[in-house]
Amino acid sequence: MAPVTRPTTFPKVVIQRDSDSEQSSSDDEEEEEENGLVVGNDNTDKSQVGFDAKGKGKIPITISLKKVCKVCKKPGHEAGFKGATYIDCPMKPCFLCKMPGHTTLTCPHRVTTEHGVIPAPRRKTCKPLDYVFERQLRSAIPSIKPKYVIPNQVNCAVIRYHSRRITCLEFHPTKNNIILSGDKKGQFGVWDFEKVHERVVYGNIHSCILNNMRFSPTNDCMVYSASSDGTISCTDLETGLSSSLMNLNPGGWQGPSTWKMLYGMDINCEKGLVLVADNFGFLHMVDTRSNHKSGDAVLIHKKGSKVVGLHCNPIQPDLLLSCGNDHFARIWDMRRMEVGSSLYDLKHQRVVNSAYFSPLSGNKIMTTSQDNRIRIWDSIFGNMDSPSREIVHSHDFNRHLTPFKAEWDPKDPSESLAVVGRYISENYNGTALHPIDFIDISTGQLLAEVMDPNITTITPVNKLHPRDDILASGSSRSLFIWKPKEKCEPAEEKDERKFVVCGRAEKKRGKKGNDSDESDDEAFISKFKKSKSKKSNWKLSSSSTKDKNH
DNA sequence: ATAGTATGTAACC
DNA sequence: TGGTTACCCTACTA
Repeated sequence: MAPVTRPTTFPKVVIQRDSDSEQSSSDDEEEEEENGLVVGNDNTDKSQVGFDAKGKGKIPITISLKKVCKVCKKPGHEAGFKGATYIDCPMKPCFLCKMPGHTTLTCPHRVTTEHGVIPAPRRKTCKPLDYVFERQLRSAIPSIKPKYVIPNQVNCAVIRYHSRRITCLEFHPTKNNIILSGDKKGQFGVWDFEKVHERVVYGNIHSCILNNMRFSPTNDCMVYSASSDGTISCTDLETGLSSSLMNLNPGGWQGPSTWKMLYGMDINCEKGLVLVADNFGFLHMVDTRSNHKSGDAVLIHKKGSKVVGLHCNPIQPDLLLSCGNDHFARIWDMRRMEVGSSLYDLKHQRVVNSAYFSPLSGNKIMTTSQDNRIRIWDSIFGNMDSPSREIVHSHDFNRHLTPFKAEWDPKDPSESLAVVGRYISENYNGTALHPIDFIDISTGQLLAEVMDPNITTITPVNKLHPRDDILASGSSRSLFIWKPKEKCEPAEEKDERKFVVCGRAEKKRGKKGNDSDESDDEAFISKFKKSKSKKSNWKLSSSSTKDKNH
């Protein structure tokens, strides 16, 4: 592979050919040189173009015609989609499990039927409290696992309901068809998914990311919401009136170092408190009766770090769980909230997107971390030094996506079913789709991968209905309601009330922002309608062969 | 069709 | 410690 050198005096240009790929005949050479000189071509190595570091010396300008990997910039391989299958850069650690030496396609956590399980050694370190807790709860947990019902077909789709990506979803505590949705812009939607044209959007409650919503436990018309605008609002769903409970930025924008954003939020019913946490590591409390601040803010995570999740234990009102960007989830006793007084600190390798007590007994904890692992702690009074189980699962952080959160099924009496969206795609009949995974967290087994050929976007926001076999998903700007296939009505009959378009992203200045200009959205919908009722949109991981292009 | 971009975190100095 | 920058499977819009 002799470099071809051009006879120039200053600076020298060296063309390196790609010896690995097809041998080009001399006829193509002129053309190839021109192509190679397009600096900025993604697959062209730019690293050697230019002068030396100080900009003085005359080093040769070397333009490589070798195809280089866009990830590691080395020749000999290329990362990216080959059709609907993504080929990883072999020089990087596995994109799924983050271990070196293999890529996603050959990752042992991908091929295994028990989806990426690392069972931790069983420990029996029962403290007296543990025995008491176990005995109180054991009777409520059936020994035979129920058959899981997986909502696996899109029954209602609310297309482009939001103009920005969806950040949170919340089912109504008593009205079965009502769901709330929040988006990155701060818009707050209330809709009936059996009558999707009947909807309400509140655009004035928050001015930026709506991070969390909770219904009032005492009045299911009232909803609390926490936003990156630094406020908590309380909205009456019947009147649409909203009041602000807290504003952490009363002085307005003074720059990013002082702007406070509210992320994690939960309600402690027994104490009548709204708990909310900010991006500087602090917990704030508001008394729901007086709507006034209760006590001082408490530093519960590393100073200056975002606290993204708060969860009150469903059984023991004094227990609070928090998680955040300092790589910890922490358990607190509400009676003693002080710096450093946490009962347990659950260490993770990366940012913890969510930490939830199990919904019925409150005795387990499930966390979702950006190290691509779902962690389970089986007993909150057991050994908290390490999780009882780690499940490798692709839910990487991406600045353009709402962070993934694994969610419990609130109606599963065995507290072992979880739902979580998947980042990496699967080649599904030639289309790259990102399924929504149902995982048995007691075994780590992947129970179902739910997908629809029309939903090609990643679905990081998922919630299971508290009473019905329904899954709600937020994928980019779209909302989807899934039901078990056998419970879905024939698709054609009711198509008209299943698709809603509104809230198109506003145009750039100088152009009209017009909701009637919805051609892209309508194309999406008609595609969806046409393909309805054609084929089953899901598969059981254990029974069907995977369409992986190995 | 394709280039541009919004954007959060962590690694780096 | 703070400021700068790289960044791998995005989802759009112009």
